[in-house]
Amino acid sequence: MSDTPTLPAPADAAPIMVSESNPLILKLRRSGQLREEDEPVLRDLCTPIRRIPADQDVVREGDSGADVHLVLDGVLARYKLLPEGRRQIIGLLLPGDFCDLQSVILGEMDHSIAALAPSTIAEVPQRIVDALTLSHSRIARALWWATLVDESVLREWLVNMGQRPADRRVAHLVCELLLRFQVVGRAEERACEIPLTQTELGDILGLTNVHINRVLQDLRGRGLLTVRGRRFEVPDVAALRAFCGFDPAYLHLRPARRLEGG
Amino acid sequence: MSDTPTLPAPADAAPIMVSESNPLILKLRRSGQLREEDEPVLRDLCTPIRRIPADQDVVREGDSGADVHLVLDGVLARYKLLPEGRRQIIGLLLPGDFCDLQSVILGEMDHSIAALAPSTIAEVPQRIVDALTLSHSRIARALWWATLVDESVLREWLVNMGQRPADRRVAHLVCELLLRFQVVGRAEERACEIPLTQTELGDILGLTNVHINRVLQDLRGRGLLTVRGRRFEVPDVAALRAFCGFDPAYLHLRPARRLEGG
DNA sequence: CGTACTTTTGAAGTGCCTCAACGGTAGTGG
DNA sequence: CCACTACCGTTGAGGCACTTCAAAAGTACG
Repeated sequence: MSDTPTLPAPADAAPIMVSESNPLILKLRRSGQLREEDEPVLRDLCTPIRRIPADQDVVREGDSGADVHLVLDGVLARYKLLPEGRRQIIGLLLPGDFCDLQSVILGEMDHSIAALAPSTIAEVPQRIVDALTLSHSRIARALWWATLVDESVLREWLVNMGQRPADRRVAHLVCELLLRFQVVGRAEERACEIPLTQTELGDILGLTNVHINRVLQDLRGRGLLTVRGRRFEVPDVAALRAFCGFDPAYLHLRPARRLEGG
Repeated sequence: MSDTPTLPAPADAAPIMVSESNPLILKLRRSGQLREEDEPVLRDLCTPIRRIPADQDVVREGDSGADVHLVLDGVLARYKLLPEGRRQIIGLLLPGDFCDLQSVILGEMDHSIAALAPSTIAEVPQRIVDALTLSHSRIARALWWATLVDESVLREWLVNMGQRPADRRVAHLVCELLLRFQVVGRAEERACEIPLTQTELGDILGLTNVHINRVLQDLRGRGLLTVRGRRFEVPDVAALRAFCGFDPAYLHLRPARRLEGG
């Protein structure tokens, strides 16, 4: 449908029919705010690249850095530590997610961010983002959309923790992650890699690793979910969603502007 | 209760030494983004006024209204209902808080908002907010600050639910509300009105009303908190904060620009 | 002065935790 | 190639924080 010949092709020629792999573009397409001509600008944002080993902090509580961090691959987590040593993960950052857009306004970070798996991020100077949002109003709105969706996800996590028992809580998280990975082309129809230990799943859901383990076995027993290593397979997505009451509305995904070959 | 008849006072000269009572202005002063000349503009926002009885919805899931709602007095709550009838409150809206700034971008609301106590709100047309943020960049940044603080509060609530036992959970919420009410001039140094039933406190914290009741008695027994009706008194704020590990950093309050007589 | 809501109390049940140990697996170095 | 190490997953037994259910007592209101 869109035949604009002005595709960017910055260095590598990107053949027109090849499916997009840039997670930021794939994600922001689902905001319903972008046009095709905005995409090259976003692509240029994703550099320079930095690799982060697992378990390393990218941002620490108290930091007020000059760069904004954008996830390109892997998984990172926002977290807070309590004096007793307990940890709560308060957000998962997947490819296409910004880590610390908010520090532009809020100044000091009030939590830390660590890589849970080996990851790749782009470090974008704050002034670049500033300038971009001033010169490209559609991109500005797309980024605003992204932060509002983050907030919406946080609210759903609160519902998850406050009201759902452990088995539905785990199921709901898996439903969300499967969908979020699919949006950025990191998952299949009924399966994906979720590179988290059971302890980390517990830190997300307010449960112990022991209980996570038992719940996963229980879900397998019901035929709702199978886990082997880091690979999560969902035999029947509709069934898993029904089981935990997952409604994707809170992710505010609009249809992608155009379809591409898988 | 305390019905200041002079709430709007749009064009009236505000005497310099008189203490401010407009909650939006009081709150945004703490963002560190505003100058004094921005305040009259904000004051004009707080009209027309609508009164909401307790337990009435202001915004419903699925709505995509043309107005933005701003709390002037009372308390409202964001909430989601689960099919089993359980309710999770996912945010408290105090005087000075906006209810649905996000619907400008996200379209449909993914949750509902109800008044928990008789409340007063202003209904601001979206285009007014739009125009305001374009013409007044400092106000735009102050509003952005407010939404980022909302998100930060949500993260802290998640920590509260996931990691703290019931007694510290209740204590932490009280610490937060006492401070937030103080910011908008609705609380004393060591006491405030929190117009919530114990069932509503439970819906915030993921606990039953029965257990909330027992926890409140326990906190009273330790001399940390006394509750009579809706009045919460904290004999020793530092002690209560230490008990639950409350650190106000997540509210990102900067010192008010100027001090005023109480 | 009844009606409806909220708070309070009791008794019994359970979902999840704690503690502890064992098994699996991958990476490392001799 | 195999032992060593470290981390992760798995299993069991026992305990407790919180829930559920039920009913009584307090409080606000027309």
